[in-house]
Amino acid sequence: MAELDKQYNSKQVETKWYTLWESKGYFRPASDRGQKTFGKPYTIVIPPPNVTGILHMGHALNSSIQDILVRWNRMKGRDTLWVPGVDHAGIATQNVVEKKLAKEKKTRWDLGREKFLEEVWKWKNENGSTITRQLRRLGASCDWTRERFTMDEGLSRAVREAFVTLYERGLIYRGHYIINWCPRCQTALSDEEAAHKDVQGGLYHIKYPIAGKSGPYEKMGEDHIVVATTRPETMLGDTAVAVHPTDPRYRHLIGKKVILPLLDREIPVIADDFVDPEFGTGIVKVTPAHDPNDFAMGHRHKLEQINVMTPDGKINERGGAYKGMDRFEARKKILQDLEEQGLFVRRDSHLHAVGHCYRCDTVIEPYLSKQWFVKMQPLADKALKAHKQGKTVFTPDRWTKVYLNWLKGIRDWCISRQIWWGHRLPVWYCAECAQSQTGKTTDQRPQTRDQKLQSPVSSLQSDGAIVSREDITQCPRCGSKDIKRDEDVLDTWFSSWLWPFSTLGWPATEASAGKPSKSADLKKFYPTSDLVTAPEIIFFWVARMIMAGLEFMGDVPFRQVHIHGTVRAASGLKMSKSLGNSIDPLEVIEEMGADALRYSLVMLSAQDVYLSREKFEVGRNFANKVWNACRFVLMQLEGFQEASTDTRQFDKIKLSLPSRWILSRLEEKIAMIEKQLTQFSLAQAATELYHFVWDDFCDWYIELAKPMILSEDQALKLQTQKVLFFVCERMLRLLHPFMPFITEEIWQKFKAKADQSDLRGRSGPTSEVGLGRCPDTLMLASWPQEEKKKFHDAEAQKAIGFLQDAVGGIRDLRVRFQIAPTDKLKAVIVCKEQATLETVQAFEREVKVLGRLAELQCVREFEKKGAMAANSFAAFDIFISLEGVLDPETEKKRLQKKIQETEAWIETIRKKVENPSFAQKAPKEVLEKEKEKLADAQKLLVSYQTQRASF
RNA sequence: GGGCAAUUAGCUCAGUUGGUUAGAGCAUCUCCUUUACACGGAGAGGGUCAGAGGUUCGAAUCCUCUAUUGCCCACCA
Repeated sequence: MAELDKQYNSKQVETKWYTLWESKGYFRPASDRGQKTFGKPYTIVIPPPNVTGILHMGHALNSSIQDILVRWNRMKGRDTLWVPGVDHAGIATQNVVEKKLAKEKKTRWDLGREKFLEEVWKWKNENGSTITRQLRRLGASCDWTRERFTMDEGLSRAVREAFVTLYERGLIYRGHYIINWCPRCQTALSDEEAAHKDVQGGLYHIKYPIAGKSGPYEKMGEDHIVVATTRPETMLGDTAVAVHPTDPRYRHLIGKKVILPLLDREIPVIADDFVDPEFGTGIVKVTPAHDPNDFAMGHRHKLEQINVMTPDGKINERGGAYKGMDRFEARKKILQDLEEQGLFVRRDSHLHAVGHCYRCDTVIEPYLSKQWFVKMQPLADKALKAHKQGKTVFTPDRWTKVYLNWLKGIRDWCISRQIWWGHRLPVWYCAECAQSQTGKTTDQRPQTRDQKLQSPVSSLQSDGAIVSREDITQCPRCGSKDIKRDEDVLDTWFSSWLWPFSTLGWPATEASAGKPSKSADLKKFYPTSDLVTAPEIIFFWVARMIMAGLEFMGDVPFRQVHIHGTVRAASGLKMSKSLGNSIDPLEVIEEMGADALRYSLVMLSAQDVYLSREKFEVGRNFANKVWNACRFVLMQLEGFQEASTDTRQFDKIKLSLPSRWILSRLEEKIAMIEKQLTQFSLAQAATELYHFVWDDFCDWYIELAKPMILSEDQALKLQTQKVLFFVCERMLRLLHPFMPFITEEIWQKFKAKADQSDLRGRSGPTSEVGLGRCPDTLMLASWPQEEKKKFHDAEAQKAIGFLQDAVGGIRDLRVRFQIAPTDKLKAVIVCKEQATLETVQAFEREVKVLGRLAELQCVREFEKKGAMAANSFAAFDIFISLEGVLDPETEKKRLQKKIQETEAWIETIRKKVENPSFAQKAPKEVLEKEKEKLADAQKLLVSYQTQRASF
């Protein structure tokens, strides 16, 4: 058999195995391959990354976690499906292509809609698969045969089906409201797409003259009021000023008029409860077209709405002299003009939250425009009910509250976008119908989007809107061919929220059939099992998916939502390309391997992950350790013909103590890891494995196995080989979900060994996964099961505990007295009890090897002679000869310190044990433990005292 | 303004439902090129578990308050 290289070549191994896994269809569900499965199907859908995106650390963490869960469940024999895909990211993708055009000094308008979309598709086809290629590098075992894109045919049909259905149910309406507008992207945004950031801005105090007191402003004296605003440019659209109805300072002004400066318009002073007399001057300027509060106030007082801005954030013709200026330019000029006219009072520094476009970071403008909305309350109610029934569980649990709070404060969802890349609204307008209906429509639109003011909405018919599952060329009502399709497209999340079922083939029938039926995949895999995602996406996506699942499928889309931490740079900031603090996962993969990346990330993922490059060394070092440990084991198996993972083989053999011990430890770890994976504690599971491999297996078992392998006792040699093979093989299975590549590479060598003999008789319910014999790939090997405590061995654990103490004691003495490792020592172990002596004698040889001793005596009684140093434990003392090295004074001091420590310790325990309440209330085991501890401490104290006395 | 999280060794973090003398990795120091691994081995030093109260036989762990940091949400101009 070819020996493994000393160095692990991750790059070569990763490509080799990924290609093979994919080409053999191992990523597909077992049922697709006609194989037997166990338990319920297990399904995950990937949170679809942005098609413009590249893999960043957040994705890497997210995908690693999902892959661990998927591979674990696949090994357990469940019918496992992981559906991958990307979303079309309307605004982001359009921005990318527009930027490209800008380099050629062109805009999308120059190309026109159709040509432009061709460009976007071209871009998508050329660049859109970057991220999925990168996911492959990571080792993600997605079923690529089921890969989906939100703009592909099936998903587009789902979007249209969803839109029309909601419209028919009266849950979609069109209306004129204040929405979040990005002047750069020139589109409406949903509330979630407006990211609020605290900005240190100004609160500007401005005089508005009271009408009727005409004359030059300079002579106004007290004949004015002062309003405070953060956005002075919007004053061009003011149609009132408001005060609180009971404010004694201004009550007399209510009903009077003031003059809007700069434009010289008369506007009324109104009274409204909304105004907070404590804030600013207690007077608010009211701009219904540019502020959501003012919009609501405007409705209450039937005020005119004056929109003073163009879609690209410039002042329009209603802004008089300021027409054509950019909004911020206009702000400056207005303040300047006001100052010149003596109407500017002062600027207070003011910290306030300002909305920014989450795609381009431009300051958002609250803007009055006609948009389409989803009425969310009925959807949220269903989600709240489903939560009460415990249909979806969040881990960690605290996110449940975040989710519920959002649902409870739900607001209608603005879904129309004034861009081109996306699903165009399936809405047509008939010119003739619109005309004939003029004046006789009953407009049931809510007065504002404010929750409390919403009336039950039915669909809006007033402008002759026709909503259709199929494209139409003439009006179904009047037959007119004078119809026009709505220019807008839908919010990208309007397709993402259907993701869990649209990717599984919903709607299965042609959309025209009206009642979508379930596809085979949908029947088998919906609802899915787990959703793994980052917290920032709960509102955008998770909550909406739950609502959509309930609305369209009648059931939640997933049973569990696992929220993992956010990946941040070491500085604490979010990692992002624009900040230049990101670490490219691909670079880490190149440098250290995908396994190293995955393992490091998962180990750190117990909470938010703060990354720096060095942190990946943990994973790299561990991968190297695994590699070399297995390399060693394989080297010991030369000529070995009895490789088997059949646990029954150990029944007939009298195993050595170290072998019993490692099997017992393995058993414990299997149980523990099972528990932790079930609880989503992946970081803990990874840490457990890390310590099992490194501490138990490498540092102790391999070292203990060396002398046994070299032993002349052929039976001992053989059983040690068996145990090495067995433990190592199981270890690889346990590690596989975390580090798939390296484990597969090594495991194949083990398999080659096992094929020569038998790898058949595995036990446990999942043992037949694969082929009923050794499967071709570790991916499909069975997941190790705790075997009814078969290997649990308290005696061996205790014995090896003694051994570790003894060896540790000797090593400590060597270092403390600077004895070269090559100096062979003589040591004596003095046991305090006969039973201990027998245990210690059983591993005399091992202690000699590991402690590099020339001679070892194990005795009950021992008289110290000459200069000897000792290390004491509760069960035994170890002495070594130190002629000419030992300084009695130093040693006495050390012992004195130890005695003091031990006495203090004993005192603490005694207090505890002798406390009657403790004896009464503490559980028996704890009491026993404490008593044992006390006895041990006392033994130790005696040892120290005896030693000190001997000097 | 509301909510959530974090605060444990020089640094980065574990610490399961309260129960050994609070752990790991990195860094530091000492020793070791011992035939799996120097991406290694052996050992050592280093912590009043943010602070103050409280519950308890017993608190890093549960409760209250305070401080600092971070995140999310929010229509007071």
